[in-house]
Amino acid sequence: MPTHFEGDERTKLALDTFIKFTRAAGAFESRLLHRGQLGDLTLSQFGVLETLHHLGPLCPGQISAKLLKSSGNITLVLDNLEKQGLVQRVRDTEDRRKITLTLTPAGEAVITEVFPRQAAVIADEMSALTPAEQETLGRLCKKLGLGASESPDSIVNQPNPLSVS
Amino acid sequence: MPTHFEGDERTKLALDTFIKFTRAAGAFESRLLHRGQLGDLTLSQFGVLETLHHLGPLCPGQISAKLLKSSGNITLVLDNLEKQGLVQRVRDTEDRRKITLTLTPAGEAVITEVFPRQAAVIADEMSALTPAEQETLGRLCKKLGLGASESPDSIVNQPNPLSVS
DNA sequence: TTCAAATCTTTCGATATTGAAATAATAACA
DNA sequence: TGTTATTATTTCAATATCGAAAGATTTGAA
Repeated sequence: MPTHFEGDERTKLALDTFIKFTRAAGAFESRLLHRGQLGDLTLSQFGVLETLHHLGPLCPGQISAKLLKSSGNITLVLDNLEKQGLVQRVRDTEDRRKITLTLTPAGEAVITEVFPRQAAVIADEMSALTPAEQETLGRLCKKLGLGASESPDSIVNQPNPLSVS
Repeated sequence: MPTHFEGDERTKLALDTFIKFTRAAGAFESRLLHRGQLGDLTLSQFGVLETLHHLGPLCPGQISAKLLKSSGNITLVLDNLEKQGLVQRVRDTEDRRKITLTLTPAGEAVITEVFPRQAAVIADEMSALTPAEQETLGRLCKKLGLGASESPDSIVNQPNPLSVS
């Protein structure tokens, strides 16, 4: 949408950029989902398996922090992965509040199979940009996303600046 | 996540960029939600109201296409907006398959109140980037998102290129 | 005209997602 | 030690989201 907004130039540019940004993110994710390299996995499930695959056993809170999702959400995704026999929950004997998630052999097999394919799809989609452009995009995204490295659980309502003059 | 991936350089850069991109999008949306300018509206509901506000009465299919969401999803969001008395469904007399959505006076009032505030929040968040950077981000996002301007309903499973060498 | 194909919306089942409340266990401290 | 605060996970209710199938209606072609 070309915004259809009549306001000051700064706001107009921000809205225009925001829309392109949001749409590109949605479209990218959608195409990732429709290129059939995920097998029976959802994108969330892939994210969790990938995290455990590359970082080793973690507890739900850590996964939540890595993926920037709420703890409640992670619980559900883990439930579904456990139903499929891809991960295993083990109660920590030191601190019995904690639970450690491990990939089962089946889970390890799935992610070992799926990850390289998905990486290839991502690389292919990303190849719409030159390497230099990718670096730029990454840098701008990082700058834009700064300060937001907490999972939803921990986000508190900020005092309302709205100092946009 | 710094990816923890050991592959060829091109794939590594793509994954790294992808992660920054995805995270920034999620973080941005999350902060938009937590700056309290939306009242009782969800982001989806805001999107629908904003679309009707700026484009005038539309039918569900058009809203679906504008927002790149599935028709089933739009039906639900409209249901919730209708429950709140913010939009109204009217069956089209010409083509009785269609339904036209209109903002009620209450809906018009809400979006007129909320939109400028939300626009200010977006401008404020976006001000992490200079105008020039915003233009660049917009251009790169557009390039990255090209060809994906269809709503989920209409996306067909592409024959699997995976021609990533 | 009539029937098959196409179009538009809704319904349905499954998964995702949040935020708040509930549970359980540990840590801190008077 | 006993009570309170903190931390970790799960549960719950509400909304979002998809994709496929169902329903209703119109179009197009024989």
